[in-house]
This record gives sequence, C-alpha cells and structure tokens, in this order.
Amino acid sequence: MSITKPSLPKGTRDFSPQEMVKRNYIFDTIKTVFKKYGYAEIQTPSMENLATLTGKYGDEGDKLIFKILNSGDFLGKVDEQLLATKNSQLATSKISEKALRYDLTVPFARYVVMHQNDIAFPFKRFQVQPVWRADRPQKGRYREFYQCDADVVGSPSLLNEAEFVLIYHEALSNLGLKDFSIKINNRKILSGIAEMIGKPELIVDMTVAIDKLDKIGLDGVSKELLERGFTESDIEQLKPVILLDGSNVEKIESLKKVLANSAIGLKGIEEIETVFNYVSKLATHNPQPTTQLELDITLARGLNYYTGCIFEVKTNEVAMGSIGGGGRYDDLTGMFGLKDLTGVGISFGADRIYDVLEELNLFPETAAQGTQVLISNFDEAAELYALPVLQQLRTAGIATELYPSATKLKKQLGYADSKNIPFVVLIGAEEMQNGLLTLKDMKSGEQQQLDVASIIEKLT
RNA sequence: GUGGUUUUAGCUCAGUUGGUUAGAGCGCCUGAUUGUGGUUCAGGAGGUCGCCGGUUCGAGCCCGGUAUUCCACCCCA
Repeated sequence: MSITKPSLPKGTRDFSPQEMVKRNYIFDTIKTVFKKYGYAEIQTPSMENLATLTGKYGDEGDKLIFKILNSGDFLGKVDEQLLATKNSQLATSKISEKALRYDLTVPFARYVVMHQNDIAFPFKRFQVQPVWRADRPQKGRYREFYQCDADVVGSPSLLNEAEFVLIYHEALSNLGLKDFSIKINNRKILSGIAEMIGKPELIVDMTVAIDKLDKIGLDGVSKELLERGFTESDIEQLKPVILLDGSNVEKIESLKKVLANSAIGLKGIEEIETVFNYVSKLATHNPQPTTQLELDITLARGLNYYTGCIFEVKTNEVAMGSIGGGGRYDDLTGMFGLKDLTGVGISFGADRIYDVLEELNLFPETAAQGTQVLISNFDEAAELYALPVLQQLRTAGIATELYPSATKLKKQLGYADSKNIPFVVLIGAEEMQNGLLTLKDMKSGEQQQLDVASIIEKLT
C-alpha cells in the first residue's frame, strides 16, 4: 500500500481533547435547556435516501447536498445514452441513491411520518448531530458542522414560538453571551407586503433583496429589486416598509396601517403580537428576553418552507453570521404524505457559537475536567503498590491515572504539567514503608504526607 | 458555481534583483538536578520550501497546472 499524505477534506476539522471539552460544554448547555422545556432527544442516520432530501431546499440547496456514490459497478448499470449526454444532474440519480443529511429538519419530518403511529402529538424533539453542505468554506462556514435543533410538530399554538425565544435567551445567556438579538419576522407579513404592491409572486425575490439591507444599504437593495423585476414605483411603496424604524410596538402600529388592506398581512401582525404578549408574560421575572426580541421585517431566512414566524439570532459582540435560526412550516410533513401537520423549530449553530465564545474568551476554566491526580511510577515495586491506590481514588470518583512506566520523575512531572493535572501522588520506598504518600500540589509546589483516605478526603 | 488570497522545521512566521551550506521565536530532546514540573543556563535533533511540470548555467523566489488555507459573492448555521 502506498503512503498517503495525511489531509482532511476541505471544510472539515479534527477536534482535539481541549476542543472537545469546549464543544461538549456548548452541547451540554443547549441540551440542558432543551430538556428543561420538555424536548426529548432523537437521532437519525447520517445518510438519507437521496430522494428524501432532493427538492426540499430549493435548487441552490440541492447542489449543496453531498451525494454518496452507489456501491459496485455503478457506471455499468447506467444507460449509455444518458452517459453520453454528460448531463451530471440527470445522471446523479442513477449513480447515487444516498446522501449525507443537509439539515436536521427534513430528516425529522421523515422520522415523524415514519413513526406517526408511535408518536404522541404535539411531539417535542431535540436533535444534536452533524450536517454536511458542499459549499465553499469561509468565516463561520464549514462543510461539516453541528446543528442543535428543537422542533414541535402538531401544535399550532404560538406559545411554542414564544418558548423558543425563552430557549434562545436562556441557552445563550448560560453560555455567557450578553449582547445578542433574537430577530423575529413573519412570512405572512412579507406576503402582505408583496400583495400590497401587487407582486405576490415575487415575494421570494423581494425578501432576498431586502434581507441584504444591512449589508448593501438602501441603494444596493433598490438596485437588486430592479434587477429582480420590481419597478421604481414598487420601490417607492416598499421604502417605508424597508426602513421601518422604532420600537417593536411602533413598528407593529406602522405595519397595521400599511397592511390595512391585506388580510394575510394583518394575520401575520396578529401572530407577532401574540408571540410578543406570550414572551412578556413568560419573562415577567426577567425582562431580558423581551428586550432582546426584535421585530425585523428584513429577515427572510429559509423562505422556501417557512410559512409563519421566522427567527434569526445574531450576536452583536462579534462579526459573525447568524448563530441560530428557525421558524414555522405549516406543512412540514406534507412532502412525505402526511397532511396538515404543522411544525415549528429552531436551530443553534454550535460551530459558530464556538467561534464566538472563543473570540470573546467566554469558555469557563475547565481544569477540573481532565485528570485530577497522576500517580508517579518509580519502579516495579512502587507500581504494584500504586495499583490499589489508583483504584481507590477512582472509586472515590477522582479522575486518576498512573504513569505507565518507570521513567525519570522529571519526565512524569512534565507530563502532569503539560496535561494540566493539578495533583501528583509520589510513591517511593519511604512512602511504601510508612503508608504516607506524598501529595504534591502542582500549582503551589507544596507537598504533604498523607494516607490514601486523607488524600481522597482532600480531593473530593 | 464566480473572484481574490495563502502554503517554507511539530507550531507561528522571516527569507533581499534568481546565486555557495534556507533562518528566527516557540515547542521538542539531552544535560546542569540518578525523587521534583512550570523559571534559568548549556547543548542537540528536526526541512522533498504543498504537489506536478516549465524557463534558466542555476529556482524557496519567475511561468503554467493542480491541491490546500483564508476571505468575499451566491446561498446559508
């Protein structure tokens, strides 16, 4: 076998022990909050049938799905004429029938339909697993990354939306983030606006353009709107909506006037108001979630399937894309043949949150996470003497390791030092004789003679 | 998919108009200290200059291709 130079696929990463400690801290924090709000965990396979995924994310999305080549002589079975066309898109379904999951929502919809007879609705589930996207990596963007999703199916209540605001607030606050915005919008409001200017069919183009207001400014948005089929007079009508300013209440009042003639628009406003009311009641004892919640009608994520409220979370402390998003899709499972089942969910982008916490230095001291005690190894006799001690410490719940060979003490202490192990137990001839072991505090350098029971007492 | 950028020691990076033997800091190893790390001092190991090809008497440096890093666009967590 030839030697291969080690390398990773573009956009993927190894996670070393120190990083895993931090990643698990994020996952555990988010999962704890999910559980507290009544969500139960599930997992689904990394790969799905390609047909399960295609057509769910739009044309752009389909291109970003990682396909898995069929096994065996996959080319031999393909029609010669089809191959001759060199049409990759058409050939794909012939040579690939499986793909890596692109998000957690579509696999969840599939799961719900397949297990509908076993599920008690409303069904609240959370899921923390990697997803894969074949786009170009850049800042905060990876080809393999983890999503932490919580979704409810079978409950049209806007209380769910309101609880998601609380979940976002609680999880991100627990992670140490202070200044972040939970942006909320409603597809129905966007529909109302598109309807108002008489171009309901261009709603997606409209929202994609105004979504960029932050980035390219009003002139840029106007330019893009023109390119996407809007007229100057359309833009004049849109301007007051795009530039909507003020408090949430003020924005809602303005929108009510603008959308007075749009039934669907008013419905969207009503939904938003309901969510705001629920949130303020839920947050009676802590007004923060209310102040973090911000109506932003330029928000237009995932419009391909969202039908009601749309969420996006951004930190204001670091330049980073959104660290979370979500929304309601009235017909979540319709694509798999189960009609009239509404779903609403949110997602945390764990990898981006990691980058943000790293940049803000918000990871807690995790020294206690690793090995607590290293037992030295002087020689064969000391090693044998140490074995029961090792197990006694472990039984007491202290993470302990015995240096596995009798090398120089210098080297063993250097090992403890590089692994940030706070205590070393030294066992030599003298210690074995009188049963008092030397416990060395690596930080202060102090040493004391203690029996095993005292050591355990001191470290627990 | 489009545009730009990066790649030299384990890591972070210097490297002049193309010219002998490619450097630094950190890390690593050895010793000062055969039972004491993190500080100090002395010494040492470690490089196919991403890869393939071209120009040249001569390439880390110039040219072409390719991979890769990071960034922006599209889109998105």
